[in-house]
Amino acid sequence: MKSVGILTEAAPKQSRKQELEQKAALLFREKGYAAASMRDLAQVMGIEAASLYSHIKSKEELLQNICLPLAQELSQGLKEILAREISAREKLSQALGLHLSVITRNTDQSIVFFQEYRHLSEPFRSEFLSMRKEYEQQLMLILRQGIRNGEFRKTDEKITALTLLSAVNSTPQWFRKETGITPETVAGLLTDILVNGLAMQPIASSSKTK
Amino acid sequence: MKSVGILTEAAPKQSRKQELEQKAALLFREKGYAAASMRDLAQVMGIEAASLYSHIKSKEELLQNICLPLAQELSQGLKEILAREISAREKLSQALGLHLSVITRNTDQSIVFFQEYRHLSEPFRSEFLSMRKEYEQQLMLILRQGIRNGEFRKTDEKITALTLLSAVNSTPQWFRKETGITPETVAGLLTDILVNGLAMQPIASSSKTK
DNA sequence: AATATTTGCTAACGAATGTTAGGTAGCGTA
DNA sequence: TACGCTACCTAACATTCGTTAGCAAATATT
Repeated sequence: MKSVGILTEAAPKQSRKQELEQKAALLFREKGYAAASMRDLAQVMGIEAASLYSHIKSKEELLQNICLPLAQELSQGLKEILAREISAREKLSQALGLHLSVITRNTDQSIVFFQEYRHLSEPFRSEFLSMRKEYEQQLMLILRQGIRNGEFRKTDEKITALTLLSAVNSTPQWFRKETGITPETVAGLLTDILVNGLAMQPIASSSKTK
Repeated sequence: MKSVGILTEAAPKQSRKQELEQKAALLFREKGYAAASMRDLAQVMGIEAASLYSHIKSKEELLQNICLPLAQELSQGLKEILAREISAREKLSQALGLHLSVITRNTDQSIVFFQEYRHLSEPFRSEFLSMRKEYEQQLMLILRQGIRNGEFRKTDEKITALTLLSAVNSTPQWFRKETGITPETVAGLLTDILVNGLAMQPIASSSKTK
């Protein structure tokens, strides 16, 4: 290892494997998990395909290591926000902000996470799906609370939650760190659009309840 | 052939091939294009894999026949709306309505269209991407017009357009025809959410310009 | 200096992939 | 009855796939 003094601890040992996972995320993002071959990945790494197995146990292990940490970070974050004693509007804002912060900091991983999870083998795939379902339902909970409060207009909670999610989940597709725009700016813009809408004014007040 | 009188023309010959393309769309949706094998497809059709080639030239021809008609229908529809002399708000509403109408009537095809286009081989893939770019830019045009008019609030047109698109493009993921909810209802709900926002009132009028 | 770990190699495996060749049974039309 | 077309079959092909075995060199640890 390199540049570790006394008390060699926790730090080293990764590096090469992490580089592999990062390159794998980019490759899976670009070609899709199924269409990306281990020989493709080896080429990106500058080694032979068989050599990859010095670092990993299988191709799917890569997918798991890309998806699962992201899933947990999102899941745990939302759970914490849900517990706070703040308005629904504030909860939604924080939830979208955190969500965007996580996925814009991990664009390649997020895209793989959203699009390739189905190639996880069986215990993991189901686990992933139930985590997602829980996540969606917690978001619906925030919406329901806001509607009951009178903070939000009366909408179909499920459709609204799914629409919000897919709107924010698409950001990794166009977000680039190099352009200078920060995750926080994106979060602000998107939250504003989704919460306040596009229209200049809500047209004819509240006559259209149905 | 069946039920063709004199002047046997253009009509027949499809049927089985159309069934194939429909089943292929469902299969590609569920497993992804790359992970769905011709043997999988054959099994769904109840025949042997080699027999598929009595109907098609290649696996990719299936993907093309799923993606391209959809792309053209969407593209042409938006172009027509763009030419009408109506308010930006009305244009946006009609654009989202048409878009949703097309994709909710073809849920399997739409999901394949959105997620698997990258597996098209080269002339087609680039063609697809430029059509999408044009589509996005036309949507931005509507937004820009609305912002200039004062119909819409001042937002980043590009981000807003992409966010709107991804919001509506996710509907095939949850939309089911059997539940009785119509594409028009969905269009109404989503347009309302996106245009008018979630909030009960636009909070503090127009002090926050930046 | 001896040892263990990391990182890579070549060669090869069995399985699965898309696809072609060549044939056949059934059916509608002439 | 003969013909042509549709829709399928079996057998097989070349290629690519993920992965394993066994080995070697460098690097880090003791």
